[in-house]
Amino acid sequence: MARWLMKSEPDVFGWDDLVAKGAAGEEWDGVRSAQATGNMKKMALGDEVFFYHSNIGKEIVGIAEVSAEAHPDSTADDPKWQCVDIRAVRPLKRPVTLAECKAEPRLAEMVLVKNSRLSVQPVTDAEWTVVLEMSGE
DNA sequence: GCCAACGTTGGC
DNA sequence: GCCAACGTTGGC
Repeated sequence: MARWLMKSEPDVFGWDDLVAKGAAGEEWDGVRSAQATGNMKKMALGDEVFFYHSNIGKEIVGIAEVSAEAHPDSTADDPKWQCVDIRAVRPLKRPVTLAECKAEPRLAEMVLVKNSRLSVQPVTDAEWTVVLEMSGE
């Protein structure tokens, strides 16, 4: 199973909004980046996803999972833009901030640290474990 | 609010 | 197909 990280600005759609969607989850529409779209196309049902708040908070706040694999984005006029659906699984015991990730040598190669602009990115198993450890789990 | 970084676009 | 210009993202 693969692991990922997806970002959202919490004043637009945050962790609490995803939780409110329940088991049905939310279509992750609106992404118009070839790289981010490419990553979503690789996702499989049940893949785990870190949910990150950009701009406000700048921290990983929870774990979500892929509830539907890539399908055309219902808000796009071009079918090349695809997206997945995700649903909340559980919040992290304690959020892990971007500053903490940058300060952690084992996360030096993490995409979140190296390419802050990519909104849907892969997370290695090793990075996943380190972040969970930092969250106090 | 500023600006650096980076992906994308479009002219050649 | 290259690359300069442009727009956008997101940290600070």
